[in-house]
Amino acid sequence: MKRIVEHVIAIPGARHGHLSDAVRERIEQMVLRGDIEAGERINELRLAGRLKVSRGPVREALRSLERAGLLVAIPNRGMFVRRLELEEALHLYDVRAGLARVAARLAALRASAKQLKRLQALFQRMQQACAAREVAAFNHWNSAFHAELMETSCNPRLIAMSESVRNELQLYLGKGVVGPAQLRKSQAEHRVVLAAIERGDAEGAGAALEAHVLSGKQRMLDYLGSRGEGIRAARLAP
Amino acid sequence: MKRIVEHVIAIPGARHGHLSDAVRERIEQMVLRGDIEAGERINELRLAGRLKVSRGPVREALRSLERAGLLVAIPNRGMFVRRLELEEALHLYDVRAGLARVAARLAALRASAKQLKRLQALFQRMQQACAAREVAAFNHWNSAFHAELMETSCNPRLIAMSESVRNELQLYLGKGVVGPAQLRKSQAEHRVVLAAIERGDAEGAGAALEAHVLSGKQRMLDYLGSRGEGIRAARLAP
DNA sequence: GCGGTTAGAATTGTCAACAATATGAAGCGG
DNA sequence: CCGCTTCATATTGTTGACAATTCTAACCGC
Repeated sequence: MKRIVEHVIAIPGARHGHLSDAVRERIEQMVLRGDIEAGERINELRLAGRLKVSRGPVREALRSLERAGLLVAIPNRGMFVRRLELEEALHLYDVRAGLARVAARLAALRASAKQLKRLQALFQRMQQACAAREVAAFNHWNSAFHAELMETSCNPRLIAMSESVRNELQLYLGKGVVGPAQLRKSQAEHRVVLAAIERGDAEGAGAALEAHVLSGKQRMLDYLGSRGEGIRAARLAP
Repeated sequence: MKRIVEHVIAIPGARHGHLSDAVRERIEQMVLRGDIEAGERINELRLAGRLKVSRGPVREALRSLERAGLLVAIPNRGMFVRRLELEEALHLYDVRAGLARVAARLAALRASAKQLKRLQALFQRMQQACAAREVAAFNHWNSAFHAELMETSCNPRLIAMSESVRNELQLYLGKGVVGPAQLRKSQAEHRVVLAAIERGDAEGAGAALEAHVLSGKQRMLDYLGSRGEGIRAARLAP
């Protein structure tokens, strides 16, 4: 199946920084939004034409995204949107869980009064969405909560890596696999995390957030199991 | 101070895969081996000349290394070898510790008999080096031990990220800061890790290896403190 | 002598053309 | 009808050249 018309979305002429950075951001968006589906090959010339730039910056951008794990390069064949196998997604969940533990631990140690208040406010938003069974709203505030928590860790490298892993995982499943049923459970886990942060319990917060991520991993497995997929690889889950 | 003669180390003509990959590996080596010192600017044209390639592949390689955190790009000024501040090194140690915990936990769960034997053998090598006060040998087997442990985790993404963080940290201090004095302490921590893995104690192994990394972080701080540097940022250590 | 200004050189950013390789279809023999 | 070969096409890999920007240093007025 092929689109007949290729939309041209040129990159603004006047800008700051590298052209390849703007290109990278565009392609990253396309990949994460699912405009280009997993496994699909990326045509340099066509992409360059759509963005109204040359192939040089495009190749640099693709190389960067390859290192980020969003694309894979096959010599003389080109760049492909990475197709994440279940096995790899599980591996990434484990990494994510480890990073989350560190983040929560640091957040509990370093949270300022203002940051704590923001976390509590976001928790309340989730609470409301949870009560109203509004999955979309819950996901939105959930993302904000996790982002704020990361910010609270005051560790830029940790934030960047978590974001990177999160992006890669998004390759596997377009959006979160949280059905209305698991909202309460997820929110209960958030409560434990927040409570630990509030009382400055670093280890508790770390363990709680790590458990929350691993719970999400299990949710994904259950979801796939209910669809009959990926049962083979389930043994990889600790 | 400038080198008068620039050694030409051309890249072999016949090879598999991308030319830019070979270039990237070369530059990565140069940076990690300290051939190009931190903060130094990288001249694309000269580098391309030394490697007997054009600037295109060089730029792609540099872009990849930028994403890996080894270089920083300043628009219209070029690429610089990243100068790691103490603060950032401490952040990276925290990330590394979190990844190490996950790795050890998984290793304890998944270690095969053969892998366990290899870990024990490497531990014995370290033991010998420790008794003989041979720092260089200890560092060598120490690296091998940690690498084998990572391998045992059976999580490729975790291994790659740990390696990446390790490389970045190497930017800060050329080699490990382990003096003969701390060999015994480090080895004692190894013993705890190995013992936990041997008895399949996942949480114990995770906690032990994390503690080991954080102990290394503290070692670095002590080392710097004894040289009068970086006392200002010491408050960042949890 | 010193600060600001301004050409010139050096370097990065971008592009378009050329070479090498893979893809796919047509033709051929079995 | 199926598999193999061959050739045309499309796409990636690489290069050198040109444009834009920054750095250097000589120059000028004070």
